[in-house]
Amino acid sequence: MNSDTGVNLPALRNHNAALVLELLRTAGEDGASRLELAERTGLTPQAVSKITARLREEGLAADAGRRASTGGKPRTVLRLVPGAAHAVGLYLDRDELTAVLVDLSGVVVAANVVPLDLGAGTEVVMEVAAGEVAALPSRPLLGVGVAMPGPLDHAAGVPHRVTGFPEWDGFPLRDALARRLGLPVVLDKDTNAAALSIALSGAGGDSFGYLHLGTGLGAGLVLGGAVYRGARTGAGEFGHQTVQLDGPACGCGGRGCLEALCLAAVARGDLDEAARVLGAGAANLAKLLDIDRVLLGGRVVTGTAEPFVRGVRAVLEERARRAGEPPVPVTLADGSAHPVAEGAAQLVLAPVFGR
Amino acid sequence: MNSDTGVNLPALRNHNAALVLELLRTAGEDGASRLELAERTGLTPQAVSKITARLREEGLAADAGRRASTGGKPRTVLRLVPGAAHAVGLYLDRDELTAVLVDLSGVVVAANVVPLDLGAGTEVVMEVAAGEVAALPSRPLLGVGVAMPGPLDHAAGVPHRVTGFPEWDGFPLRDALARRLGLPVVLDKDTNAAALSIALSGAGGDSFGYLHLGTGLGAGLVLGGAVYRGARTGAGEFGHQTVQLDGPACGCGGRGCLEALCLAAVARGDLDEAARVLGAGAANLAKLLDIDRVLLGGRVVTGTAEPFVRGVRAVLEERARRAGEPPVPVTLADGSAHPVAEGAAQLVLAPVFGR
DNA sequence: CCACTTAAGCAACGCTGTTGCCAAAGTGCA
DNA sequence: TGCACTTTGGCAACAGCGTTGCTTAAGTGG
Repeated sequence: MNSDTGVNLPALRNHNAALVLELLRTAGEDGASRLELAERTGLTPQAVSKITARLREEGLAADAGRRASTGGKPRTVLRLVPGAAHAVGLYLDRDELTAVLVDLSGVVVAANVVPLDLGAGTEVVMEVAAGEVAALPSRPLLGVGVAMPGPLDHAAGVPHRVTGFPEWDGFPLRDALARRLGLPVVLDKDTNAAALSIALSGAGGDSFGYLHLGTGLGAGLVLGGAVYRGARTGAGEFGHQTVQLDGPACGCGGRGCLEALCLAAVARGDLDEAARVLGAGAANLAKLLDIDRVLLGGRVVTGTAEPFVRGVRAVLEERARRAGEPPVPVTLADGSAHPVAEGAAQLVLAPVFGR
Repeated sequence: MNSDTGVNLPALRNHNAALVLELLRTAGEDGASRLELAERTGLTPQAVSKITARLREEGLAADAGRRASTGGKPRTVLRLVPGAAHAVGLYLDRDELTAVLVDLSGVVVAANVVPLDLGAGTEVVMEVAAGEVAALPSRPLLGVGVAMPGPLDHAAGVPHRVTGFPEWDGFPLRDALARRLGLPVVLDKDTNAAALSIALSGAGGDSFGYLHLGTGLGAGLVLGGAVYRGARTGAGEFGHQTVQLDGPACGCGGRGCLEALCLAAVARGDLDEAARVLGAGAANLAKLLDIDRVLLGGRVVTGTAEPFVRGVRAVLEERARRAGEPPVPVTLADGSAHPVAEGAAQLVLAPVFGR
């Protein structure tokens, strides 16, 4: 619930309903009983009964069997109805477009990947994007989430200068696509979309950093359960941190940037050194933000994951370990086939669950 | 408002009352009219009237004159009553103890600094601390905030291994002092307390990093208006980030740590180099978190501020500037005489204002 | 002096979660 | 098989929240 605005009864109702939906989403196939929901929300069982009755009336939740009795009336299990709503996620990458249709539970119902030249002009790309949305089966839709390489302004829905594609700088993508489709549209960075997807899957814990090593090196941060975007929605510029004062020059104008050192090692074929450098950046991140976990992704990492996971893990165990506590876990972010596009769709679904 | 718990009517009432109090606090001497409060909270004027009536009944707010008429009945101005409540802030530093008594508006009513040996044993220090609280004039107190050098567990109220003073590791400071005083006690790191003090003063904007250069180099982070502490309340370990791969060894076991390089330059008397190194770390921070501002403090900086502010500012202008936007401002954190102790007291006051 | 404007409170209201109570639906022992 | 007991969950009444509709208070300006 927004912390700097007043709250009235409809807002309160929405908040509690979203909270219950989120618990049902997390429970997944197992479902949850009214009393479990009451315990976890801190609300009274009667309040939960009223809320779940409304959710059932709206078709968002449904009965799903009963638990074993513990000596009395058995608990009735409730489950989210995944098909109650859908959202579309688009990933506009430099050379291809991925479109996925996702149901309320986050499961991909349909997916399509087509070649795309991000430099072909904004109008052409918008045309292709709108066509891909129209080609997906299910209706009605809650909205469309769009993920792109950063930097961009999430709040305004406007891309900044995408490296190599200056024509996108300042183009009002969100509003243009929303007008064309007649649907709500949300724009975010590819790394944030991937991080959101991980956050909702529960794989990252409450706070984590998702490090994406592809054409460049970026990060998506999830702090306290929510994607952290920063004051001007530009957070996550992880690749251009200085890890080698007066080191080799980087394309960004700086020296000793993590991205330059890491990608140079990859180009040399020295993956161990690339992982060691990446690990230094990950350790800086873990120490500054005290996160639960580090996740690795992106084309370079998924190609040959083992040396990266092993190398980063080693640095974190040595450098970011707090006395008496286990080291910060490092794992591969490999939960889904289209992590960025799915995360884009989740940008639309997340508010339904209060996230 | 906590985002993962249910909200009932009393919680809603508290939230809105805290919101109004926070606006009155921010308004300070100028006060605010009911309609201004309504506009800023999004609540109806009638709701604000009811809330302010309750606050006036409790003695937390009071009338304070009227605005000039704009053609009709002039607006009645409301103001926070600073003397309605007080809190104590304690700063347990390595060699001295600072105790301050602050009123609701954050103004220091009384202050006292006494020598202290943090290594004299937990019981002795607790005795001194309790004595200092008892010696302060005003009653009743909302509680006592305690700030110490980190690392520590804010949630549990237990210090970890303070460098040089192992006897504090695991000592249940918060509960021990709370029992002795019969008052609520909150424990936090000195850097977090200073950052909170800055946040409440409004000097840092919504998101900022406070960099503290004293015996060591630490940071207090304020993200989205709130102190960010991380999953295990260990966030802000800024000094041991790697900025020089394979650089000189640091006491922490790593190499090329920001703190080691920076303090070494200070020891050499090369303040420009110290500022340049510190600036590199600040730029890493600003890029990763997209903060509004960087603030500098701590004994070393306040001693000779100019080269540090100038040097860090130069690096940020060159390295952390986003296209088409002004650089991240760098300023000295010099708002108050006892920033850490005042922030410690604010740890107690902040919840009253919903922060 | 009076029409008009703006602020703020009173009263009634709708809706929230809570409380008190009761029916439903199991278990387990006699 | 019957009955006491446990546990779940809905019904009804309720207190209290912000909202709505309206009235009163307190100014300005012609």
